[in-house]
Amino acid sequence: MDAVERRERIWQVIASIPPGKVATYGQIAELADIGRGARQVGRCLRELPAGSSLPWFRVINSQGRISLPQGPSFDRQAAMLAADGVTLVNGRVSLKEYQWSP
DNA sequence: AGGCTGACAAACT
DNA sequence: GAGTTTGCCAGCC
Repeated sequence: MDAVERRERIWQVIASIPPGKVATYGQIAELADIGRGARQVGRCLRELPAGSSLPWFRVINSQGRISLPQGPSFDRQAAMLAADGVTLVNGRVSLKEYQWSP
């Protein structure tokens, strides 16, 4: 599988995360059949245009935190999640309740 | 080719 | 819980 195909799979998986739910990088990597390629998911998101239709904000790290340095983009993600009904408690979401299970 | 980097993760202390 | 260390793997010099 080439780089393009991986990206497409990643997009596909992220696009299928239902509203009100979140998924971890590792989880996405696994569902996209990339195995331990969690970092590739991150690299992929890094390149997304600001107005992408992809629900990139539903992707968080294994600790349930936004894996982004404080900044405008961090704030956008937090806001989108909130709008999605996902509440951040101490900068952290409860994977227990909100993690997507396909 | 070889070394460095990182929107990660799991296992440690 | 908060830091560190270690394993990981595609991109980019």
